[in-house]
Amino acid sequence: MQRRLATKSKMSSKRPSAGKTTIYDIARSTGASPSTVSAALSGTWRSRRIKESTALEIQRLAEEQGYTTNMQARGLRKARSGLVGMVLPAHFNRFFSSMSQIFESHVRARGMCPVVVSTLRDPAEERRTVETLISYAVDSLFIVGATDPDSLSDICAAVNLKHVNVDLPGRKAPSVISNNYNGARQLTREILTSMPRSSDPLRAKAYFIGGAQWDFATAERIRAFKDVIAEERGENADDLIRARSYNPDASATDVRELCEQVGGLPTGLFINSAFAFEGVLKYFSTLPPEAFNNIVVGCYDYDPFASFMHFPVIMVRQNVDRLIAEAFRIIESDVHGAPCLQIEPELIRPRTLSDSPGETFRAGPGSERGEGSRKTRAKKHKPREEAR
Amino acid sequence: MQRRLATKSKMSSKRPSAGKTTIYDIARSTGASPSTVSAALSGTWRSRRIKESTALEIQRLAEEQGYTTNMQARGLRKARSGLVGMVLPAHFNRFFSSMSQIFESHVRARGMCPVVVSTLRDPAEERRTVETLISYAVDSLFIVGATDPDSLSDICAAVNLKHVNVDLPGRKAPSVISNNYNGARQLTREILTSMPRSSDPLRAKAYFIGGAQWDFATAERIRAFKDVIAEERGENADDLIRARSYNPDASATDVRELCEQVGGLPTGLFINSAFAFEGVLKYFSTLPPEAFNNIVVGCYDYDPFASFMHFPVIMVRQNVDRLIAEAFRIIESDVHGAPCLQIEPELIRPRTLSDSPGETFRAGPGSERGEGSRKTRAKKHKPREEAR
DNA sequence: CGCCCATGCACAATCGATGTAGCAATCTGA
DNA sequence: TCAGATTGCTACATCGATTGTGCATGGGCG
Repeated sequence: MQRRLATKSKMSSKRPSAGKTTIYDIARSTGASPSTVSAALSGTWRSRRIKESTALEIQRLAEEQGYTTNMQARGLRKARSGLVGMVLPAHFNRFFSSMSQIFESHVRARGMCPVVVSTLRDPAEERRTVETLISYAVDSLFIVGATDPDSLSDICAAVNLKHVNVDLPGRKAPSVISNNYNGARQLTREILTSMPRSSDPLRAKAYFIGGAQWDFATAERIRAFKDVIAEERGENADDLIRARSYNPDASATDVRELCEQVGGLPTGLFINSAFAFEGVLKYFSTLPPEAFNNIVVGCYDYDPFASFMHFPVIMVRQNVDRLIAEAFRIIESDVHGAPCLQIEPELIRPRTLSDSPGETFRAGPGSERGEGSRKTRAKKHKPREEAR
Repeated sequence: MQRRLATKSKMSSKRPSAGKTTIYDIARSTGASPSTVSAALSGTWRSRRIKESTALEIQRLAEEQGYTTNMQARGLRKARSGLVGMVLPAHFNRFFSSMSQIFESHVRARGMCPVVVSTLRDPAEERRTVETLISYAVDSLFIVGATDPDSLSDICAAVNLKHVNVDLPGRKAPSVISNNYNGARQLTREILTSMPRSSDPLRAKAYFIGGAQWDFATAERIRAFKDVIAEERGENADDLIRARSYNPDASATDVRELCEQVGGLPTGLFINSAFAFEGVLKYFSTLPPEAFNNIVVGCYDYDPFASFMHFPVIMVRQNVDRLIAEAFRIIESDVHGAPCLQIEPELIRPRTLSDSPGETFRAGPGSERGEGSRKTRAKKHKPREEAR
């Protein structure tokens, strides 16, 4: 202890009261040894046969002196950090930000600290970010919508890091995704049935806009779109698809070109994401109000405001609550291989405010801890999911 | 080193290749000492007089073996973590999620790691979160929209942690906020000028909905609202204000009661936030489409979709880019006292897509690093801000 | 030739918390 | 009464990286 004492006195001469108090400080003021203090404060004191009165006294003093554990030291020693990582494409998006929100509440319920980082769909950035999180020793990792989940899985596997893919599946780790095919089928059907009639054969069709062909989710939705068009209209939908990228500007261009080609707004539009929808709106803002009299838009994403547009907008809301809940279930059980759980999304008709995931945590302080109720409510929705 | 070697061999028998490689591993394979390896890898090798060839060789091997620094160990030793913290009310909101997005790009540009945590406007949760972040040794802290910034400042001050308030001012630390008064003045004026005429005296007024009276931002906006109503109409606006809380449901109730009271939708509504607007929409969804023919809504927040509602919506977009940029400037310079910088927001007319902050980082991979261009663009807006 | 300094690197202490091993004192039971 | 168990606590090594100090070696200079 001689060493410690010397150190501490040097410290205190350098930073009067700036440094946080440590177990050594508390050890000195209680007369106990640092290990006893550690035991008393980390909750292991019972199993380490520390007298209750000693433990309580130490806890009292620690509280009084405003002690908090130095997580870096603990993490270094225990080789875990209490951090749970999540990488996602972007924050500035209702789908992804609801992910972080719900993720956060789960993590906090477990007494850990969330670290959510976005990577802007840049594979290199994704890898760098995962490496950074690993260097902070995150205890597990949620990989949301990664462009290249498998290469991230490799990085994680190298350090034995438990991880799960969400929203986009990988082949090297368990995944929890939306049932994009079913969702898109429903959306396409609904668009077709609610599309206004048009005498113009080109405008009378439904078109698909946005997303990237290489993207699994987009591919699934396109497949569903084609299938439904074939079933209901007996047509081939190849020419009705414009899926270049997730970039809103690309979608703006796509929809402009589409309109020039068909000579006006088509009466039905399947927009592949809120991102794309924003791009489409950018083009829409150049059109006169009358242009929107005879259209119906479907958007594969949910946004309460988008649902109240000045034209009918059918939306698909992914069940973020369940996606995250299942992801946690997987992380916490030891799942082998790379199963893929599909969660059913929900169709939201125009001008509807669905119970957004926000409801759960915006209800008020403290309510976000109500894990039980959330799960219960989620179950009510559509309990059918399939592993493949 | 005897000790180390023994340890390592024990380790490797326990976890074959699972543990991350450390400087000790690299020391062994290069024949150098751990301190030399550390110097070579941390970039301090020049000042520590390590031969260039030695350093390069070590770096090569480290790269080859996939070494990455254990940030917990480094952090423990250096008493800093490379983490930059941010607490905000919620993720699931365009304003706040644009905050995190832009915050993140700034943090990454500095080679550090962002940790953004939401606290749902719960003062206790805010304090707990700040303490958690402190226990992870965040190097600085951005406090966004805290309900009680000063109590957080106290916690930070106790451990000498640099921090800055954003969006809501505090008296114990520097703050960067929007000029809510000016923004609300503009918005109120615009509502008054574009409000449709109504023969009904009650419906012909503009009403204020949402937000919490105790909240500084809300108070400022109410002050502006009252001032403008007084100036333009010579009326006292006290009875036109319904500001109970940020909870969307409260706003839903507020607007319902308001409508019952005035006998229909008033022709002008000042909605204090996107949160409140969502609540209002919830009520709106119960009304027939015709109800919206003669109204204009102003919302103190910007959302691209909300701008395209089926009735005119005037929005105010806060300059998140500048808010964050200035906050970083403050953190990085040594500002004394608690100055408060006000940034001008921007009025967005109905059915307009403003260049959202998203544009900057959604443009594509890598582009988010273009700090210079963003600042330049931000400067173009409204370079007038005042310290008080 | 011998002193001094620069060069290149290694040693060991250190950050704060954890946990195994073990010591001393008290208690138990035959 | 004394071996053996139990209780209550301390000592010390450890996690991985950083850094002040110091030891060799070799060159320059008088």
